[in-house]
Amino acid sequence: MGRTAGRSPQDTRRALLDAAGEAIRTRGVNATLDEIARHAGVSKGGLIYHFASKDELILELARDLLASFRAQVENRLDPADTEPGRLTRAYVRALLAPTEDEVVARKSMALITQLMTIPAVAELVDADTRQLNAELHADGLPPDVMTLVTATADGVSSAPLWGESSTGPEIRQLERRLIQLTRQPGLWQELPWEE
Amino acid sequence: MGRTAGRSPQDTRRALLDAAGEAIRTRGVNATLDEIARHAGVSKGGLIYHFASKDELILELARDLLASFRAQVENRLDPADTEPGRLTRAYVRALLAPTEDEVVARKSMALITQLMTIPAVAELVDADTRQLNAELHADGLPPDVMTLVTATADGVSSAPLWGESSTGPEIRQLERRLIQLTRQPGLWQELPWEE
DNA sequence: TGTACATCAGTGAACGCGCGTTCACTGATGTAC
DNA sequence: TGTACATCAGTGAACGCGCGTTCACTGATGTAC
Repeated sequence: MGRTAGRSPQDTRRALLDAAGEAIRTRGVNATLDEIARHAGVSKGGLIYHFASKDELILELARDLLASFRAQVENRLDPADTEPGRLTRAYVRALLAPTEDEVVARKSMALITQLMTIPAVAELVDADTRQLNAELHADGLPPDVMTLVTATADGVSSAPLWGESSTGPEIRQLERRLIQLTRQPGLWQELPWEE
Repeated sequence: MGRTAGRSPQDTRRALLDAAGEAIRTRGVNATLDEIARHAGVSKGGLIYHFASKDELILELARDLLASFRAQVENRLDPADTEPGRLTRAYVRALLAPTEDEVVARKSMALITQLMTIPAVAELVDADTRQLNAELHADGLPPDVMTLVTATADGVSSAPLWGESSTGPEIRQLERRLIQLTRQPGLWQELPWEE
């Protein structure tokens, strides 16, 4: 243990990442290292011991957020569900039926937009998105239905960025319907579309 | 006219806003005044003559972007269309069928996320969003269909934030179908939804 | 078991520089007489 | 028509300070003997 007994360095590191997320979410990327460090109960020097520079802190934060979002989706995978579209359903559930933690996670996706001004973060997000998208395309659904469903989920979950609520009964109904479409893609495809 | 003949102060102001957008889009809010000014062909002092501070520049930029997005939607209003859902259709068209200019405009919505760390900008965006949303709700469509259609449009248009393309034939097909749903909301509402 | 030493996990003062802001000054155009 | 003056639209040097980074130092724990 270091000078401040009572928590492990791992805990300090975590506290620093959390504080960084909180600070950047409200103050933007201009949030100062001093502010972040003090919120984590550590000095600026202590922060720099864990993360060599501000850019590195931010990069680690981005990694952390992407991993936690991925984890949220995977937690929503139904083990009993082996039908086509199971990942898409998990994706919809994660984005439309957030728990307490997931509300934070969603705000964090907004946060990531802030972080993308650092090129290394942009690359990271890009690769991560491509990967998830490839998996969604390989999820066994007709592409048009998959695109509809995931785009809608994306749209609902991006609403809080602009200040909307995006919970409530109408969203629950939308969630149920989107999930049903993934189970019966024909419902959508066989509507009497003109041309 | 001022010292540099050949363009009006209005033109200089516009050039400064454009340069600010371009710079912030790539470099983030840390883009320097000097950089912005030089890109607009003016000195840092010249910038400050038009915008008293960096915050004011950013606030004006936000105002400009919101107004131009609003204009894009209104340009898509079909004068011959007096049916319910006409604003929703314009919204879908603006978000899914971007022209050259609208691609820029959409990137600019990403940009606005950056700007929202300034409280005055956050208020502005919030008010603007609320207003547009109220108009969409008053557009004469059943709420569930309106929500589906606009959320999907939002989702598609937020994709480029994460590095996806979001053009191509499947998006055109989605656009046609969303618009058709606004014309025949019953298609969606009367699907055999469970419960 | 006690002692010496290394290492880990920090502290906090000092540095330096990038960048927003201020300010004195300027050249072109407009206006009064 | 010429002259004086005001104003507009800037320039560019200087300032100052916030903030990221460096650095010397420190106190607790682990390890060798």
